[in-house]
Amino acid sequence: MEPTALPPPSPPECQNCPLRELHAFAPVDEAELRFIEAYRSGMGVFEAGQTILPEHATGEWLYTVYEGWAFRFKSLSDGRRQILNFLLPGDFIGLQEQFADGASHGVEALTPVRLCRFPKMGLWSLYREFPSLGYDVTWLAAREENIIDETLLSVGRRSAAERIAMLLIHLYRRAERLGMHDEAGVVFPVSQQHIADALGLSLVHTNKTLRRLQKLGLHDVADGRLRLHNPRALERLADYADRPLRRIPLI
Amino acid sequence: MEPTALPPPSPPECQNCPLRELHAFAPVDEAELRFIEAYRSGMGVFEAGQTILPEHATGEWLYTVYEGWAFRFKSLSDGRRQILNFLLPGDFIGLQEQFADGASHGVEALTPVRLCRFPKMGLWSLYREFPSLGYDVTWLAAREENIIDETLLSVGRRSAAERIAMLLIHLYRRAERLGMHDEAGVVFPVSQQHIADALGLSLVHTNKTLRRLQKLGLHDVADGRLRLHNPRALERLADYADRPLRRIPLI
DNA sequence: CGGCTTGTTGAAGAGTTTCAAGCTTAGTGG
DNA sequence: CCACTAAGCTTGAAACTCTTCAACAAGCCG
Repeated sequence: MEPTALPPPSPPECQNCPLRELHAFAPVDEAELRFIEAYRSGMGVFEAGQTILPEHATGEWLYTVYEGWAFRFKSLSDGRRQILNFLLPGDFIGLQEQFADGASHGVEALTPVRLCRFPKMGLWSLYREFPSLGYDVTWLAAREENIIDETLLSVGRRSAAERIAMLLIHLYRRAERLGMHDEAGVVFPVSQQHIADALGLSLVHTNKTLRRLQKLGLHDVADGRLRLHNPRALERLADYADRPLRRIPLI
Repeated sequence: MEPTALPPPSPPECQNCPLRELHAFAPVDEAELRFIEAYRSGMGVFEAGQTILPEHATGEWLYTVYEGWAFRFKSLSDGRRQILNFLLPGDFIGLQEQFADGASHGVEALTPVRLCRFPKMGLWSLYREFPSLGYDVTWLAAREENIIDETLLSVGRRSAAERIAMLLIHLYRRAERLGMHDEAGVVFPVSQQHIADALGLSLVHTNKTLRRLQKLGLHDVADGRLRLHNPRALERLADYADRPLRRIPLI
């Protein structure tokens, strides 16, 4: 645990934000960056498993994931839970709730997570003073909706094996794009229970299907890493089309 | 087909838009209304069953549903189809696609549909000149995502009967709020095949489940109308919580 | 009338869930 | 250092929900 091995404890200025150096994110101009810097109100820090946003309460903050993994979820009163999507660095948290009629979903940390925090109250002034950033917020909302659309297609129409293939490719690509990979594959802190909850499957069936794909040599999960040994076969199975990706706005 | 029985063929001015008289929609100020009026570029008219937005092409228009029902969908290359959500008057079409990496979903008319048309190109100037309208667009996007979140919970975790109960209540409330009802119930132009496609079920099982709920006296579909005979029981079955609804922005 | 779409029903089969148990690993405290 | 615990993963078997196949009925339109 040498402190130097950790990312900077709290990036003092958005100008120096290491996320912005990633090609995945679209550049912003000076003035926008200064506004974001001023809008930001410190950081939030959460342990793995902690609740970032309770499912049935409305908070006063919006967040951007700075580091770590989290997920959004909804559940039924008898405890059945559905993971809606996974949140990685750069993802914005709280938008749906901001505009929802009452509470809408919960957010939970999957790993230790650090977040840049923004007061909900300031969102309107963001639109007013920097319409371009308002445009970006909409962009982020639409991007997330696209991801959920794809998941809904999976859960509604794909078989268990197809769903799992889809999820593995999807998360692999997202993590890879953020530079969260090395020779051993991409970082993958997702348990089988989480996969089951995200895909509308039971834990047992998820395990068996995952095992089957692994034995077929398609992929491999070990030590919190995911490796795709045969991405083509996975893509074919999932009916997945790799598209050139635009750079994502980062608030 | 007497012309007088139809709503005005094309509302000449947004100021006189009958939709705006509904309590469901939030009021806008004079200047905003004038901007919307100027931004609007005529109407689109589609027959039932026609494609409003092809699944694999990007158009140049955004739309607001003025009259009729439509739905968004995605499909797999072997033809399996998932309906993502239903579109009713006031719903905005094209946002996800505007920000998607390539094509994302298709939109099809369920009934004869009329749409107010807006050029995609002008969206940015909407944000720049009327940030409040930009804010409203984000609102609409977030609202739609909330609806899809709920559907994902349904398809992932609810049983067939629970899903159907959920969908019936949801669509009933939406249509009712838009004044699309009378003594015989709300307008309901959705076939069993559509219900099946929206809920990730087979047509046969949808039919049998629908029939079962009907025989239990929970609801009734006849002549393109939906009636809820026992809304409470349906709500209990679906684990649905009725919430006070905010007024929706209308672009 | 014939053809098409939508709804209806029975029966067989498949995919997935549930139940139950054991295994591995990492952590904890005696 | 080792017993103990907790969390995650693994596996077999039985049960069930839902799908598929197949056929027919009802309504609508040319």
